[in-house]
Amino acid sequence: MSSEPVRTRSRLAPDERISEIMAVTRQLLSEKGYQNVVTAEVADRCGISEGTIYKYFDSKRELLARVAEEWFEEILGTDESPPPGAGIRERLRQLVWKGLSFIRQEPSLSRFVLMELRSDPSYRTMRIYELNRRFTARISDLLEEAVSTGVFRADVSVRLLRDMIFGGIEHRTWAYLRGEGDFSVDEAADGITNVIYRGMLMPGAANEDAPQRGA
Amino acid sequence: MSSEPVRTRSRLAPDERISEIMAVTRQLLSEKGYQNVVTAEVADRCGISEGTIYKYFDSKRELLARVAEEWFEEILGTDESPPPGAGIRERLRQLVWKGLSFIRQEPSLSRFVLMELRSDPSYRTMRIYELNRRFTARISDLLEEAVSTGVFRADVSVRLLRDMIFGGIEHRTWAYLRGEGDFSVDEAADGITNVIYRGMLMPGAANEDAPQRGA
Amino acid sequence: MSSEPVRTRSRLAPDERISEIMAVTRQLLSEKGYQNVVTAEVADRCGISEGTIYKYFDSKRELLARVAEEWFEEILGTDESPPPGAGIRERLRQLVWKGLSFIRQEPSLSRFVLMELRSDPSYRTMRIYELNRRFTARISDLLEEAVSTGVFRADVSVRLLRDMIFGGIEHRTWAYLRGEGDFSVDEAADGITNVIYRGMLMPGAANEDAPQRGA
Amino acid sequence: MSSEPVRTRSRLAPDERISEIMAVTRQLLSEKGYQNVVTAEVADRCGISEGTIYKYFDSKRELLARVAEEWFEEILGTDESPPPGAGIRERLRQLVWKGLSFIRQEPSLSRFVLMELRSDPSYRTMRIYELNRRFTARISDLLEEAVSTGVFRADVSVRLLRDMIFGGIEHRTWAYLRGEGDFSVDEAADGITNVIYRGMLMPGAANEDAPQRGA
DNA sequence: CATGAATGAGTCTTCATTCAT
DNA sequence: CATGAATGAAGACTCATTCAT
Repeated sequence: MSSEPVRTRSRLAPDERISEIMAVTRQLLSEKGYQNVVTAEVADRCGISEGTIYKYFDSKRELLARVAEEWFEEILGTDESPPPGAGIRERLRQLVWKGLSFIRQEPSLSRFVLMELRSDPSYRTMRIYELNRRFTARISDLLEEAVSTGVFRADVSVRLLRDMIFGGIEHRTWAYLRGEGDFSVDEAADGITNVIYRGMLMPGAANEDAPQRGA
Repeated sequence: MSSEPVRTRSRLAPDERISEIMAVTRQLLSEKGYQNVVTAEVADRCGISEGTIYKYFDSKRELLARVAEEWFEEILGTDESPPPGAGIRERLRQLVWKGLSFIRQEPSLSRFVLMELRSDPSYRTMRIYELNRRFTARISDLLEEAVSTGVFRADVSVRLLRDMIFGGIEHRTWAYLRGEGDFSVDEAADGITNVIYRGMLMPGAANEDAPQRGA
Repeated sequence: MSSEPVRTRSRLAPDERISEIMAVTRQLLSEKGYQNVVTAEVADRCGISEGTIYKYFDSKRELLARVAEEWFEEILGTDESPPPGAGIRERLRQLVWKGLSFIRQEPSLSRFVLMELRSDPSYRTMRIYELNRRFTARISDLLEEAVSTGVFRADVSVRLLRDMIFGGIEHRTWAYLRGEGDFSVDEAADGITNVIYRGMLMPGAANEDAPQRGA
Repeated sequence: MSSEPVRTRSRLAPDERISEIMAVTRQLLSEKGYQNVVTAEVADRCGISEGTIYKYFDSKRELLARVAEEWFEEILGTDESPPPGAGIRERLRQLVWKGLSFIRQEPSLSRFVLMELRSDPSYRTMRIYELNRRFTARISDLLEEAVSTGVFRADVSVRLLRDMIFGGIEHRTWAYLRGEGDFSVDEAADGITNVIYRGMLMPGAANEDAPQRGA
């Protein structure tokens, strides 16, 4: 009809296109959650056709899974090693803090992994499973170490502690994202750490000083 | 054709019909999760037509929301009052136990409320919001009482404690439902109660005896 | 825009609707072959939406399979019993004649069964398999009877004879439908019967009179 | 970026490239059948881009048609002349044997020609039409010769005989490829030849000795 | 000139919702 | 009133073909 800007078929290197698709998908996932991510919209926002997505990804599910993997890799990519010489309390706090800050950044993604991918029959063969396992394993390992060295009591299972930590992190984050209450990552990390640490500390064990940051 | 009295299709009173639809929906929700509840199947299992559902409910979402409300009402309907003379620890344990056992009974419903309804823009105007608030308020009230009476410290927000409790409950339940690990409501209730109670107990406050049930 | 005939949502009893869909599909299958039958066109020709098709059929494949079954049932529905006292030749001719006339009526359907369904992994569990088997079994049975009673030689396998008969029938029909050459069902039936009968007749066995119809 | 000589991607002469594409397509056609030949995979296996295929072929259909032509040419390329002095029976047997062995080698190709190309509106103007005609003509010619020299009766049309021969060949081959029953080219060739020859032999004509090979 | 990224018109399938009977 | 046949707007995924580089 008119002299529209010729709709120039954009042409990108595969890597860039893949990055773009994943970035857009990640954004969409954040906005709407897994079930509501629609391939047509991903294509739209990228300014490409749906077919192009399927050039690079076998299925919607695969696309979403790769987005999740990438996210996990970002998390895990940072400082794998704990601060040397730090005590249980400080190391626990660091892990909680990390979890909080990442989940806060990408709550929908975390929900996708937690609720959708985990239910997938083939979840255990997915790369994301291993990545996720590695992340949660850090906390489990720490808790087990605390128990086996006599710092923590043994009357509550590590499994349950981990659930309280991750559950607490998620609930806190989601509530915040729904606009309920204020939210300071530092404060929440301190709170969770305090409750777990004090609640599990073996009577008589040397209590590490609580930094009481942000209080 | 003729005046057959075959029409066994019971002509239920509206209230009974509504109850039946909701009961079936609840069952379906338990089996398959929100996204997979299909109106056609609800009608089928009720032995009625799809149209009839829409006589009583404006939309699928409304139906589901009312089912959730009903569920909450059941939870709240029971023993509103705490056991007389019980201490903080015991009352906390009871609430946690209750939360665990209900979520375990209706995990899909709880997930629906937690994940779907809460994101609804009009959530705050829904009856379910008020009901949910009332349930969580019981724990909040208890925690606040503990703080204000000097039993609990004041260095961790009640909000965060509540998140750890509910988050812990949920994670534990979901993990169990995915087939990960064993699950005893008693044990989990004890564990969560212990961690919160011991972790928050004001130094010097009288420690209630831990029943250590199921240990 | 104009006073179009209100596009009245047509409403049919399920049986009629199913019949209509199957009739249209059968027609389409005749015109274009299986791979080119498109659900949208079926719906179009019925004046309904695609969704309606899926109310009655689980999938395109099932629709096609049922169409094929119906066709086979028509074939098999007629005179199951051979003419009493007829000889091999006459009975053979009748079967060949029947095959020719039906395949001629529905060549695409026959092709669908022969080429598509048969390759289906679950073909052997399909009703159509049993129906098809029953039809071909009639010819096999007849041929075996001829061999075992000493009317036919035993130096050519029944399997191969059957292939020549059905193959001949099909080729003759398809060629005709492509407009190649003239085609008389009687003549073709006589021809095929003659070749098989004379070619297989045991030297010395009593030759039945050839009716030489259509010669 | 730089002057890397890596470009191993052989720069083939157009003829060689065309040959390669056709060879790969033929292979794919054999494996999957016409409808399932995908241009992307052809390109892939050739190690070239999809675009290149369209440099040499106007469309997928044209590519497939040329592949079929090539195949026919191979068949026809061999020993056009019948063995000198051979009788009708032996010459018939040779042609049948040849048809069987070629169809068995390339059943998908034969099906493609038989079922897809033949239905094409422009089939009669295609080169493949002429080639196919030439192949079938050899059998027709032989049969006509048999009839006109009084070796064969005249009461069954040559057209129908040819259909029985080719139909029998195809059915036998397909059944075998579906895994039904054993299959010996020699035996099948003998069987078909026997039936046709004995079935058509003029009473009183000199019967050629049946070699009874493979019996 | 070959490339290969991109297209877009399909193709089957699903399901909440409507409305004529 | 209740019914249930029908809808239609999506949705995921496919693939022969094109064209800017």
